[in-house]
Amino acid sequence: MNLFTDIGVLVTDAIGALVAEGTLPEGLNLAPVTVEPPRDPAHGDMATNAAMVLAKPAGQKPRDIAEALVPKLSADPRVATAEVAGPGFINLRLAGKVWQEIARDVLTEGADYGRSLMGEGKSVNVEYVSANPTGPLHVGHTRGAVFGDALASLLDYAGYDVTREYYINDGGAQVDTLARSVYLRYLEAHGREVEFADGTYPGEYLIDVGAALKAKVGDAYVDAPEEKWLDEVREFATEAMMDLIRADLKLLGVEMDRFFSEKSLYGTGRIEEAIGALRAKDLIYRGTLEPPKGKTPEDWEPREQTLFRSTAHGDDVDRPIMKSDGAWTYFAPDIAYHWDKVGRDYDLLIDVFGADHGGYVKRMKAAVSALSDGTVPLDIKLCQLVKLWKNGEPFKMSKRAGTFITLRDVVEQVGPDVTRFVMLTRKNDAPLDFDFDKVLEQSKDNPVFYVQYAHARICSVLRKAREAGIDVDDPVLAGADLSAMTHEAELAVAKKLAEWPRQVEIAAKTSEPHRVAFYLYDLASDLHALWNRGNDVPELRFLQEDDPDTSRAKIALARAVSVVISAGLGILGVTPVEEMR
RNA sequence: GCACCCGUAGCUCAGCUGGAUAGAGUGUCGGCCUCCGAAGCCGAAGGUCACAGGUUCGAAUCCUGUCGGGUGCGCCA
Repeated sequence: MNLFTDIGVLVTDAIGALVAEGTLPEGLNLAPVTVEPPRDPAHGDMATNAAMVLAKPAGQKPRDIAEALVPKLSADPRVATAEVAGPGFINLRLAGKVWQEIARDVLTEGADYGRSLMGEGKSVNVEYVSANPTGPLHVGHTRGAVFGDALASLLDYAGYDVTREYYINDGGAQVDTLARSVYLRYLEAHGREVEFADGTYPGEYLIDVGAALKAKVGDAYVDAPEEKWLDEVREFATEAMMDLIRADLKLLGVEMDRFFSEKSLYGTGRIEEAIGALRAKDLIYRGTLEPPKGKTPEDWEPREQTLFRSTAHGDDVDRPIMKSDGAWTYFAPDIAYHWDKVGRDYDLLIDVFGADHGGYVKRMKAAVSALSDGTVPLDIKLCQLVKLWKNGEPFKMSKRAGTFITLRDVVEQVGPDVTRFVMLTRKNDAPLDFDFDKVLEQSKDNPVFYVQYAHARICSVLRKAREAGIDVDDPVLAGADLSAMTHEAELAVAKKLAEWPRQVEIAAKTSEPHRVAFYLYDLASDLHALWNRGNDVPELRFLQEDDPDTSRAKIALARAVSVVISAGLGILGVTPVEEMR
């Protein structure tokens, strides 16, 4: 149930009535008509722009249309007052009972209050993390993981059929490097002196992998030439890294539906098939690229390559798919991977990339557009970098210096809930400051604790009520007489609850889960404000001594808040707490 | 040079995909606990929405240009 869409229907019905009367012409486009909360609460509960957007097509003055609509709207029992304001807004004030019923709706529908049918069951594939299997996940991956996961949950809540997918880059040169690095650790496990040259991974996390390899194959590969061991070590090392990554993701509470291996595309004809599909559309050709203007690489020389005509689908230049030695570039398997996804008949594809991959957005979109003949939209969300702060100073990460902060470091220090919430307190395309000291601070400038605290306080009230012998189970509250809930401070909270389904839809429509985090903060703020009003005004306390009926009416509202907080945190992947410790 | 992202209060950031007098937090100043959890609340103060044009009933939001910051730019994935 979504009160805003309900009132939206009321408005369009009223317009329809005016059309039937001949006051307004037929065939008006009602799409631009909106019903939203006014910025200034003094203007009422809801405002519609109907009269203004219809003025031009109807050839009438906005205020005249508004005046005609007002009586139609006022006739509805939910509407207390309707008045024309400003350039032609119609401000609506709704009856107190409407807001009381919001609390009942929340209690009746539980975690499903706010769930939307907007997605109409359309299938969407969200690809995220997709880190190279060459080491543990670091902080940057953490943001992408949290964002992608929350986005997937959000879309699910908004009525989409969601698949969470991870693309394993196990087909390129970097896994050969991984294999060679593990081989060095393997030799080390046999007591050999080794040196990690440039282009190998010196990370200590490979020591165990080298030892495990020794345990598996003994000394079979010692002093053996690379071609004897490379394939098998690569396989072994990649498996080990994926185990590591899966464990990291689990620690963060991220669970993928599917892992897709890049390697599975090689030697199976699937890359050739995808490229063939493009070739059939005359989008593959041999050609020579111009050097980038203003910044010609020093070793630039004109070179004929096999190119994908991505400019035919909105890219700036055509892109090479094959190296001069005849091997595929990384882009070719990426095309094949997306070809596979297109073939799986999703209605929508979403890729979550790090901001450093911003340069690949256009070519990937071009590829999907070409492969699907424009039928499958690809939306690419970029996550900006995370700046780490420690002891009030920026913390520089460096692989060489060993000051390398992993996902595991973060989660083990601050916990998955705090990590996830903080990562979602910024828009995905804005840089994020992650301050180790601040995120652990338990005060209102830490939004995680602020929201959790509101939830815990409500749980506390419910405990107190039960101690006082008042039945406050959800079905009882949902059936309670709520007419004692009339104070404006209480109605303000109910109004905020009414916005939840609307915020879910906006967040889903824009693919911006951070909106959920901000909404929860606002809701918690209203709850805290109401709570403190109870200090001065005893009638506003949730628990009214010796008056179980009034208590239930007020506690119903509080409980409804905790239900929505819980549902919202669920989307973000954060566990609501019943007590602060 | 080109592409993408960003520019909003001293600082960190929201701003409902075009709505009315632009909002929070933090910092500064001043109030509130014999009271359901003060890990909280209330108030004051703080603005040329980078700049200049344009689109229209109406622009922080959309378009163009300029300035400033970030990220990328053919055999690395």
